Amino acid sequence: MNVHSCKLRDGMKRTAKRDDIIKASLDLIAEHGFHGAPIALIAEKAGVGAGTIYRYFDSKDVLIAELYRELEEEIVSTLQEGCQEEKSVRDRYIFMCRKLLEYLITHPLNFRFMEQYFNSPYGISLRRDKIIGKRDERNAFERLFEEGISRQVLKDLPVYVLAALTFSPIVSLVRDHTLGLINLDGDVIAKSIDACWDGIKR
Amino acid sequence: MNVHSCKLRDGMKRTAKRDDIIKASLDLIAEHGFHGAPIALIAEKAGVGAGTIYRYFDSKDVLIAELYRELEEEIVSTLQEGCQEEKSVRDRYIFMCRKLLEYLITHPLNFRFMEQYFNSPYGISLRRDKIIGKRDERNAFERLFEEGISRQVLKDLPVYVLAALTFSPIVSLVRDHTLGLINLDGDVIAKSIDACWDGIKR
DNA sequence: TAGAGGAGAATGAACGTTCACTCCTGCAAG
DNA sequence: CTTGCAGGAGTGAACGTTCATTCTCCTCTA
Repeated sequence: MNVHSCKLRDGMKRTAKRDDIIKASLDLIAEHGFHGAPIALIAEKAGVGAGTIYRYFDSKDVLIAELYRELEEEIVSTLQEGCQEEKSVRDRYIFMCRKLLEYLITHPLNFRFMEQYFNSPYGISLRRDKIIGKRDERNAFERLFEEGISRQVLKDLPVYVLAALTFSPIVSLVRDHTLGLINLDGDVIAKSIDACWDGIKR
Repeated sequence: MNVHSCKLRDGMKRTAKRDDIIKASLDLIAEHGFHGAPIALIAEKAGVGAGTIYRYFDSKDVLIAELYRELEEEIVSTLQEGCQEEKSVRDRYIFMCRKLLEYLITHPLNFRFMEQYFNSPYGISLRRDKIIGKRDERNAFERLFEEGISRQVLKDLPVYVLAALTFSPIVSLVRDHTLGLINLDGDVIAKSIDACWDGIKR
């Protein structure tokens, strides 16, 4: 397989057509999975020719990776805003969980895509990098966990256990909600988040 | 596409060759995903011709579904044995969680396959059937949850929330463990299960 | 008219599935 | 016992389809 560099300069990255392609990919992959999103369909949905996609992305893999990066950036910035550092660990935890849940529920396409991505070969190596620590940017949650442990309000468990106790149930509930299998109302959401807190608090 | 019935009678279902094919499929899918397990490779690994597989299974989908059914059966029967009904809800919960975790960790291939399966189109519809209730066989965990709610030792939450608070963290931890990203020792396992209990207990 | 941007047909690789064939076993006739 | 035969088991080359990627030609616009 030839490694060839993209012919586009950075300055032309942000075009309407490029965004159409990204959006079409998001829709199709979120709704039908990676298999249900062949290039031909993406091109049709984006209203461009199949070849055009390769003027903007070197390969389908690159397209998907870039889509992921954009979504991750959006989520991270959403999670970071509005968190008041002076509040207690518990209040901040509840606040951030609620915000995460709210974001995922109101952006079902983004959520479904991220799920596909994490459960694919792409996601595995990403996970590996994150946990092994090649990417050493501690995110807001990890910082909160570490603070909670040192203040002795959280159980003295590895951060990845606290993360598993928090994110996995949330993601699982949101998945079933967006698939229409269950219906998460405000009451259940609040109680579920409280339950997560009960799991990790000392 | 023609719908044709399988030509084999039930009596010949259990042959060594059939088991070779099932085993080869498990190994390849667990290790490399559905994409990394084309029929040609499965055949090679099983030591049979590609066509032979179709003497035992109508299609690759049927092969995968049957593999899933066998594994599910094994897990369910493993989980059910040895649970003492006279013990407290808490003790039974801890016991079953520990057993589940132990099974998943000692059968990484089975676990990896199940993960692939659940995160594929097959798994989605299965999930749908299970939650919507077409399959109304309450499993051991769900019965325990219902008992705990009615005895007021568990939070009064929908069973699917209690399930999410239990299985999702366990599965997440086992995944990272079998991928070699983390190392679950007995101490962390015990504490993690206790934390799950803290999350669901009233 | 030159040249970039775009379209979609062409290409080749990979896959699931089929099918014409061989091999093997058991058995009945001679 | 030998021979011939029937048919199930097994094979793998070949087929048709699908897909990502490339290529060629068209269409604007400057």
